[in-house]
Amino acid sequence: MKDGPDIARIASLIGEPARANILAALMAGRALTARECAAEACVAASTASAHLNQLVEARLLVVEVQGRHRYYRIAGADVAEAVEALMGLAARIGSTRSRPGPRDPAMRKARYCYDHLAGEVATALHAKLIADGLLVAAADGLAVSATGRARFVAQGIDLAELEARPRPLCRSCLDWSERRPHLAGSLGAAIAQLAVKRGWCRREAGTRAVTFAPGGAKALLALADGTSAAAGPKSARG
Amino acid sequence: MKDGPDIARIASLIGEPARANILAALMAGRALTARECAAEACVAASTASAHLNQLVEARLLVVEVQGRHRYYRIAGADVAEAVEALMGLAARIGSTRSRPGPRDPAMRKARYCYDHLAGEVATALHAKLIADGLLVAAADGLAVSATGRARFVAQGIDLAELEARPRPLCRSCLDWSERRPHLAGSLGAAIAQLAVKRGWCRREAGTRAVTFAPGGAKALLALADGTSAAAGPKSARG
DNA sequence: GCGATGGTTCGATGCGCACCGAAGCATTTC
DNA sequence: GAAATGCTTCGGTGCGCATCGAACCATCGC
Repeated sequence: MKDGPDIARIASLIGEPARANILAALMAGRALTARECAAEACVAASTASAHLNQLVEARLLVVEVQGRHRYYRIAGADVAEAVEALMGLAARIGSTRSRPGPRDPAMRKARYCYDHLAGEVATALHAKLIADGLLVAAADGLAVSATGRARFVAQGIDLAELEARPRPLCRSCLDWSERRPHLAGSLGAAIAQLAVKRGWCRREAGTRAVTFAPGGAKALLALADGTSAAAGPKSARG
Repeated sequence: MKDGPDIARIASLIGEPARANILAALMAGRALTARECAAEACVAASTASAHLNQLVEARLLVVEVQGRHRYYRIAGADVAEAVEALMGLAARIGSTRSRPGPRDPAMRKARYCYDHLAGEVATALHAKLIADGLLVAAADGLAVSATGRARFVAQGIDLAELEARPRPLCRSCLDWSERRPHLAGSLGAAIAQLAVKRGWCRREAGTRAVTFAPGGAKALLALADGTSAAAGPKSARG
């Protein structure tokens, strides 16, 4: 008796090294061209093309054509969740790279997980949002309290607009490096955007790792207790 | 730049059909002999032996030798989590079996997910435990409230003993069929055992699907509001 | 319009690995 | 002790699929 959905196909698609590298690179949440994907996978353009076709056909990736450029990105949060779960498992059983890259500590500190923040800073924020009563348990996992609602709106996050979309507002995403949840969902994504917009942190090219400005992590955490100024340390209103 | 743990190896192990079938069968939380694993995978004993060795070496499975029998089981909750995440993704993108088995509705209703309950009944319980204040949000995801503590203890669940172990007490596990969380962790496992012990539900051979006795689901849900009698519908105190 | 660039398709190649039956080892049963 | 049973190891086989360069198509820039 073979119970449940057939995981073999999905896992075998993810389990090929070139495709795994493409997916990992796309976990930064940005779209990459076919050429960039080929570089991430260290294969010829023709090989990447075949791999990308498979991933698109399997609905793990979506492609957007702009002239002669094709931009690929992860199809949705559920794909990211599965990849993150596999990363957690791989990290725990020791399937790490033979030679840890220089950015591993940076990845653990803070990184993009698809479209929201992950790592030490993000899990600390998640914990604080709960401890300070902005997020509460709900049937779907987590919900924003009235206190939280006021706080997020005051920071310029349009909750009503987020809620109007089919995507869940709050979702716990088990962090592979911290082994506890960070905040995903549309709210998690909005907070990540806010942090970048405020200049608390910035993204770097070619990696998921995120760099926090001096005082940036503190400012992000201050979201929870309401001491976060609407203007960031650099008054980056643009 | 190749960021994060290397998921290719894990995924490729899971992505081979025979191994995927073995893992799926073991998600019922029971140990299977090598012979039984071979039957689940529909391969020769020698082929299964090679596959099982790979899974054990990769620490996805553990094996216990009893005389001439070798019992294999899933190595831990993190493996189950990754498999469940892949199942969720596979279910959503349509990689279901060509011919849905007769037990698919039963699987959706209630099934074992490793060592705790999943499906409609389990997610309803999770929601009710939260709505009734027995579970609350915490930094690690979920925690038992004082009210919940008293309730579970009254039902014979030794929380102190569970907490003395390294395994998390409460963990949200995103249910592949319901798309919202059911309760995992050592508490989730204890509740599953309680339900079986009380005769509210029973496990069936050869499948993860769980069958609830008449009134059994209601009794399980009544855990949350304290109307669940210490004796089940069949006074199954054994 | 031409050359450069991005990307796809095609065809040939070769490697990896799942497969099986046979043989062998270990344990159990009578 | 012999036969049955569970399981592993071995060796040969063949299929699947990732790979690349060449050819081709589409778009962009001058």
